[in-house]
Amino acid sequence: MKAVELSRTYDPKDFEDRIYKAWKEKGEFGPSASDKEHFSVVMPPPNVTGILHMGHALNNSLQDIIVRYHRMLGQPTLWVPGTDHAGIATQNVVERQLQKEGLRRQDLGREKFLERTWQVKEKHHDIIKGQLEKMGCSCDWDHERFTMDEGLSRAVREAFVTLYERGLIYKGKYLVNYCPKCGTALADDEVEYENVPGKLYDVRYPYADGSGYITVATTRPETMFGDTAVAVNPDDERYKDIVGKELLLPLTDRRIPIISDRFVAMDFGTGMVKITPAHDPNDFECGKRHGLEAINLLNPDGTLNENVPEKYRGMMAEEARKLVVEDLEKGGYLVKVTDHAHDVGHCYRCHTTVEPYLSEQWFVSMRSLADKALAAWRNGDIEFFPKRWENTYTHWMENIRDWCISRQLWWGHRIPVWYCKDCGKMIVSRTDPDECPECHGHHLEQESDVLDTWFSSWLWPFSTLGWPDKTPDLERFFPTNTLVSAYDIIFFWISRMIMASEEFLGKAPFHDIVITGLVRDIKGRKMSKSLGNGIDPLEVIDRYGADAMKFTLCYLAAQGQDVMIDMDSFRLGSRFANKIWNATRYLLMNLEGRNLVEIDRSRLTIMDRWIYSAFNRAARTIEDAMKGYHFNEAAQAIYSFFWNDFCDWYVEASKPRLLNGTDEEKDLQASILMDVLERSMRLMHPFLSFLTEEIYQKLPNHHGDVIAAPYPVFDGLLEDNEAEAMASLLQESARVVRAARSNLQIGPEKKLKVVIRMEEGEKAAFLRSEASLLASFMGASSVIIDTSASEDVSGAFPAAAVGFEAFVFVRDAIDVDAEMARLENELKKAEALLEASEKKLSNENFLSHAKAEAVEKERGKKAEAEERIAKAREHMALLRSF
RNA sequence: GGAGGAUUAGCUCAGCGGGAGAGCGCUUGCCUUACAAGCAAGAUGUCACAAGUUCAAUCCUUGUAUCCUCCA
Repeated sequence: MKAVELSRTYDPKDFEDRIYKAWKEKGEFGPSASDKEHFSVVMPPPNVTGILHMGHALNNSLQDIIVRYHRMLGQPTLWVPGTDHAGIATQNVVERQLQKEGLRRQDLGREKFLERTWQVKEKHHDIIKGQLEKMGCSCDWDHERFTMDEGLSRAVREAFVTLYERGLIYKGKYLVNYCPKCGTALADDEVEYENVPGKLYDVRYPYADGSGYITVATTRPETMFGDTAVAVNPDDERYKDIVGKELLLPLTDRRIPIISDRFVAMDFGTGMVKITPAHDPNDFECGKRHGLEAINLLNPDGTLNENVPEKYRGMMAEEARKLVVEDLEKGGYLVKVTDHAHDVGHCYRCHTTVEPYLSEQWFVSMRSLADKALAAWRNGDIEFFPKRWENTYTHWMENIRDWCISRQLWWGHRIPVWYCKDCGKMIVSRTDPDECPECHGHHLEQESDVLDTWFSSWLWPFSTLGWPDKTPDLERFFPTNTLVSAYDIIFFWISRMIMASEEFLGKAPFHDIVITGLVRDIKGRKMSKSLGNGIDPLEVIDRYGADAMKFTLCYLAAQGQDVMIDMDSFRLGSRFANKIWNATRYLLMNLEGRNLVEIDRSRLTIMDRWIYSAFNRAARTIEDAMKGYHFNEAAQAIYSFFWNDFCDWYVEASKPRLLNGTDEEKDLQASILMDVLERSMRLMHPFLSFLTEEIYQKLPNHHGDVIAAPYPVFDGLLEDNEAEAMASLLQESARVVRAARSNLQIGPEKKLKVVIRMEEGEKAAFLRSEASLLASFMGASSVIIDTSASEDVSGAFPAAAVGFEAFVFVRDAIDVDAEMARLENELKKAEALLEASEKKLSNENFLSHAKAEAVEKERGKKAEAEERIAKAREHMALLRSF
């Protein structure tokens, strides 16, 4: 066999793109035809506006790992990719572009504007797809979907009309959150509250009968023109007698009543609040209870309308506030102004202050949907990882509020409702009607509002599979298995998908919900454009490779914890990839002249058996870790197996046999190395996909592509406790001698004689059989296993370990003081352990209550500590005689 | 005002009731014919604080402190 040459350095650019293309061309990402149980995942669709950031990289890396893992387990696996039209966000992007050209969307008109938005969508879509490919995501591009493509639009209509038919959608005049800048209503969740400094104004409202005045406190005096009452708490003794009296609203000629309502907090301000139903959610509810009029003061653009005195009309709220305060002061109504920080809602897209705004909107009645979603959780149909998110989920579901789904935007799914201009009939329809069913008129006009973006994304797990049609995909891959998402969209998206799926298909859309942390910078700040602290995944890939990025993120992603990283963090994965590359390079170049042979287990040495056992242990750890989505544990198992076990010990141990053995020995050794390497590539593939594929193709013993190869699972036959115990003895003895050499500053060029004194037995026999290997690990000229204490060790340097003692024959260059200090430290540690053990063992309660194994283990520890103490003392005495 | 998370080595973090761990950084020695992005050896901790449960607590319970999220 010829040696296989690998380039001198690991350079992922050499092969990542090529391999991705090959996988794609071979159709490796599509589901196999196997009749095993399916495994499916839908990708949380990124907003088609943006480019992918580190959070996406984390999220998709984890999904890719899960998907590749299950694919290799032989399940027909489907990972559905796609993008979200992101209503407000995308419309904002296009409007900002227009703004630069001095245009507004109204200047273009709806149709032209949408045309332009589609172009932006196409451009960003290509970028996003390119990024996912660069990352190596093994999603099935043949199944790619977009929330506004034809099939999904049909699903949206089906969902809307079905809910309407079930009486769960209604239209009405309500107070909604309104962003004046975006010019649209927002759902409750789309408002972000921020504590900002403000003022609290105490204002006098005189009694209408001239008998004095009362004082109310408000943060928004400009809304007083919408006041239709002042309220006090019915239990408030102070104001018992004034309820029912009338007040004169300052700066106007209106009279308003004093009412009593439980929602008024007695201890806030004066205990009296003005009621402005059209501009405060609490007041709105209160107004409804008391039949008060709601006076809307705002135009859609946020300016004050004709319901305020003329001088304030056309002003924005903040502008008007100043003037109103001035006027109140002039009129003698202003009592005092105090600083008062309070929470103000902001639009989650453009950060403009959100106004409560009275308008006609469409709503979904959520109670019954939420109850089904809660039942799904109670029945165990969904499970969160980590579990604690279930509290968040149930809390939200239990306190659900109706969902405002209409948006005054152009980019999105237009609400499938038409109005007949002739007779006023409202038509809700799955298909575009051309005639009024009532008057048969043809003057129909479609509702101009579009639906909230989440109204399409909440259908994602089944609309992408063909729903409302009963497609084979839907049949085969729904419900999906695992959803991976960050915690910031549990409410927006995850909860609603569960509700939609339960409502329309009667099943939960997925079983496992994996909630990842957020990616933060090294200072713990959220990565954001405005802070400029983001790390571009493409830059990471450019510098370190896609595998290094994926492995690093996986290694750092402890379940549900935020991940803090900077550019340098990715060196972790990069170094590991480099290590794998170089180990492979070494092994492949030693194939020259070798023949791979059948590996006969009876011919394996203990070290051979050990590496198989260690491999097997890693496989089991990964299996357990993947079951519970402990990605970091899986990554760590891989890392320590390949680097610490395989490279540091096994490959080193194989060198003598591989380089100096007989041809037969060399062939067997090379075969074992190739076998373990081949298995390792399969084991590591989900975590380091490109690298393992590139290497796999070069292995003489590979079969097909690693992406489609079977995943190594725990194999009882490979488990070998005896070999593990023996190997750790060998490692320990090598370590002890190396440490002694290092402490004594003996350079590696000096080959010294070593005597290991221990009891006769299997262990001694093993070490004796591996004496030459031990010698190479220890840098010894010879290693003698002395079980009869017959070797003369006078003048040799002693090094202690549990179960044996090593004597290193060295006379020169010994730093006695330093070694003495080390021994004293060792003595102290051992004495502390002994003390702890003795304390436990002299405790009657421990002996009677603890498990028998625990007591036995403790006795072992005590004996061990005693041995260490004795050795340390002995060696200190020896050292003194040097 | 509720809910949740965090507090472990200089830094970033694992650790899920029985002798404190990893990576990076640091110290020392090595270009040992795969890797100096490497090898070997090493130092470093009142596991935030206080009570409690337990034979046994970094781990469970309850408080306290600091920091961070989310919800109202």
